Amino acid sequence: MAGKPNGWNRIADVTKRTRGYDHRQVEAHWQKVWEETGLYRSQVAWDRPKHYALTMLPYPSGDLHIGHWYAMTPSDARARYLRMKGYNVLFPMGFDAFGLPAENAAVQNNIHPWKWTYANIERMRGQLRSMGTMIDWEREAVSCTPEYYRWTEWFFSRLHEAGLAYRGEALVNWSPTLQTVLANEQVIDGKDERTGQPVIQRMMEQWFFRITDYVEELLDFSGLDWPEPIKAMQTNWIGRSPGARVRFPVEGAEPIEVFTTRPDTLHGATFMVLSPEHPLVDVLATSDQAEEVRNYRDQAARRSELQRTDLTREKHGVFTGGYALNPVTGGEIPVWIADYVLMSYGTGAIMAVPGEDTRDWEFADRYGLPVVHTVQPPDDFEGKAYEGDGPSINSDFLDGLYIAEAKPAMIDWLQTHGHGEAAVQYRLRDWLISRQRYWGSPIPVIYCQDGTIELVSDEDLPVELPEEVEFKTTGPSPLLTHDPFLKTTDSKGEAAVRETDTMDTFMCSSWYQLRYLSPGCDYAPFDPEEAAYWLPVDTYTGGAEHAVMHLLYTRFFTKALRDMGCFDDAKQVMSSHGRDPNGLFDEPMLMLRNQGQVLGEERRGDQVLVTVRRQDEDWVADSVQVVTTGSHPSFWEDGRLVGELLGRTEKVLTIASPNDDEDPITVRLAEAATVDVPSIEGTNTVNQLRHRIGVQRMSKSRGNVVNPDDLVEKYGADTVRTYLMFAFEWEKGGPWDSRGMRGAERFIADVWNLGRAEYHPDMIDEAATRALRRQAHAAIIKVGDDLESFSWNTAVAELMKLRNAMEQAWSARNVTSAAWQETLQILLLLLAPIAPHVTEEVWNHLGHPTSIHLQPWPEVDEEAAAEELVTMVVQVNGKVRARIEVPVEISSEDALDLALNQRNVARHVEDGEIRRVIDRRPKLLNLVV
RNA sequence: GCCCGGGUGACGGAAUGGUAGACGUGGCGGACUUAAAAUCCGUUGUCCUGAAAGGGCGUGUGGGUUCGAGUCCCACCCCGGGCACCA
Repeated sequence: MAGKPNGWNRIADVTKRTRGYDHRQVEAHWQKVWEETGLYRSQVAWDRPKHYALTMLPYPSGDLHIGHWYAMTPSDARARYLRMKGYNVLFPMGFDAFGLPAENAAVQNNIHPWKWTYANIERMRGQLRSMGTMIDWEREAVSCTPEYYRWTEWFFSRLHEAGLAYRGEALVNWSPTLQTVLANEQVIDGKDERTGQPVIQRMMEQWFFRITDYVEELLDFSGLDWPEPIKAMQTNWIGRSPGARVRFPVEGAEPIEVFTTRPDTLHGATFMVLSPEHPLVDVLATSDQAEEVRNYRDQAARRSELQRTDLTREKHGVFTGGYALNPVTGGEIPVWIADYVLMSYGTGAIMAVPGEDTRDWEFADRYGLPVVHTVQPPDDFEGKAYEGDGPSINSDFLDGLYIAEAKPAMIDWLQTHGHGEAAVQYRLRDWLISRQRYWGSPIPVIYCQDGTIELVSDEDLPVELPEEVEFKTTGPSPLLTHDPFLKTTDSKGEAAVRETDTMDTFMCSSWYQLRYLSPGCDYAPFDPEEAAYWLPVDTYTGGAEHAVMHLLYTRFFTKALRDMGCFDDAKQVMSSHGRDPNGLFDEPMLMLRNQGQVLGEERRGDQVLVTVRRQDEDWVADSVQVVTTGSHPSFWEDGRLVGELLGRTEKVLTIASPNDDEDPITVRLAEAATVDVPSIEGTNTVNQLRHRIGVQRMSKSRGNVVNPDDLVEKYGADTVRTYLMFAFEWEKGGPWDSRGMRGAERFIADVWNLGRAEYHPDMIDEAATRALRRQAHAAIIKVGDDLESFSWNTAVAELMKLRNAMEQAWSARNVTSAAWQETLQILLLLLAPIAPHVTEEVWNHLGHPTSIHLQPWPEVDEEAAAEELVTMVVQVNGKVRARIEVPVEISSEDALDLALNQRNVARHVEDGEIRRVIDRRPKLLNLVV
């Protein structure tokens, strides 16, 4: 070997480096073995600690995308790690299989939703298997099966009996596009959150769940280890405002009730504003104002919610002609209507305090209504309405009190005089669960001829969806016209009709974590024996986009189930095993973590050479040619333009200006323009030009989607898993980087090579041996901590470091065989949760008879992990001047001596005297001169 | 407007108040090869004309606390997300 470069005697035969590891064969082989041996079956075992790890179940859209991998593989790795740590781990999977896309597919492709959904599930099961997860498939649950939705219906019945499900008329969000109503949570800025299509407000009779009964408990997150932003978003959504209800007497009519968060400003209430839809408007409107009021009302009704809540719109309204009495001043104040007051919040009426409220001030200013300040603004205050704190003025008995004292004082006064009382207002409304669609769980209700409502009896559940229905156009639900489904009889044997609405699919996903425990259970939604052992979910992972939908609903659901006694049997079983059930059924998931989003990769556009000429105001191109960047730097002169193609729509090109700070240049292609793309043979068209794709969400239309199946085929699941765990800060996500994949690929190949390499030491160096062992044992701690705390990227980094150390030891051949073997085993065991296939393969190759995934997490040898030598940093006045290798237990004197003997330290010290020594041995010494 | 996150090399990202940039990608130089790919070795914040030694400057901006600040405090700027005529 002498004379050969150092690299030559690196691991075995270098040409085998990637050729040797056949991920296709290895991964398929072990997936088969694991399945055949039931490696990932999880069974109740009361003598072992349990861990229920869950990731949000996917919608069976047809293909697993990279986001699923990003969400699931780290959870899988963590579940595997906990298993090695001695936990009995449950890691189930299923499908959230009801929902509109299946119906749309039915219309478009003339295929029954059931078939479409099932084909997709089949496909996705295969894709999930290719990940190499430890999913226990015996626990799979699919929400669109009658075995599943039987119990979704059953829960509806329980909720109805408990008074938590009711039918009510309300202004609801109707989507003309989807032909169904939607919950408030599914509407963002007046548009459907999934399709972005506008929704309109409609009065309709619908089914609701009384989630508002649980507001206060839903605001309490104590005992939950959830991300702060999610808690904040839920708190925000619930929108708790403490304040007071105040009644303003009206002559000859019932009083107008308002809600206010500022009862302390009551003396400044100089007028009132009602929502145009307010029932008292007709009573109050005087005959001479009646027409104006009616006109305004009609106008408001025609406006969408979106227009009405447009903040930039000026505030308009009309006077009703009526007056109310300010209960505290006794003064007569005019009552107006305006659409900035919403019927759906509070009482649909407000007391207007222009002195302390900007909105009211704008309104008062516009219509010349009086303003009375009730809070003393600071001297330099120049605004209009003063919303800050200060002593009360013009407020009789409140004068001098600050807001915090004035509020309760006013509430006291209101209560004593019967004009109002303390009240709390919430933004959260009841959960609207009716959907006018076919592909959802039926609502087990029938309407009798006498107008009463009956629940379908439990024995007759499930109410099954009829299969022979036709989907012709996206119109009303086929259930509406399907007589065999529709026509039934009530409990008295009389003819009756079924409810044709189905349930919001969030109902299905509100309890799926329970169904996983015993998906085959046919006498209850879940087996109490299983529930007692596995519940609650210990760690839950998924996207933050479900913050105020799924995550709020499932919390409500769990609390309602608890109060209806659905967990009583499970609690009893739990107690009998000596586990205290107290508090374990209040929340569905104890720990929650959100992954970020994998975005599309940035792609450079082609460098194009364009010949341009001026035509009127525009630039017109006669030829476009793709050139290589190097040979044609960007320039623009003499009718020739070279630059990166930033974008293209039809025949209009956007080309980067050669001067970075100038706007891009827009060029229109002439009809007869020639296009030349040298890399593509034949005649080229504009469609073959590649424009820049920026970092943005992946979508098929943008063409920036990465397909996991292709990646698995090319690199193997282990590499994809490792890359996804390594590449980003998990909770943040980021743009895909196809080159970054190379690092993971090399790492996995290196591990395989290290496992195959036959190590023979040459000159054993005790220090090097100890150093390698130290690093291995330090890694046990580091990787374990990181996996526990969701810091996947640093865990992988630590393992890569260990790989590097082993490669160095290999080429130096200076560590003992025992240390080599020990380190290799540690590397494999620590990597096993992340890359389950390659580690199993090497483990097996090393002659171990049982799976690596049944091994315990390696024990740390504290003595080996302890450092002997450490780099001591010597600072002078806080600046690093030297680094010295010192023994860990160096004495104060020795440390100072060594430090002062450093030439560079001495140089910086000699000008002054050492006033102080900051002694942080053995890591740091700071000399203050 | 209010409430959360977040601003660190070319890029993804590391850093219990104590060596800023771990680990990876990419770049550059070299080895191997007819060549390419793969692989291996070295190098890679920036400035002080090149190298060494040494030093200055560097974690959005400006102040402060501290022997010492990416980290703590104050003010501000920018980016992302949520909420928003919510009374």
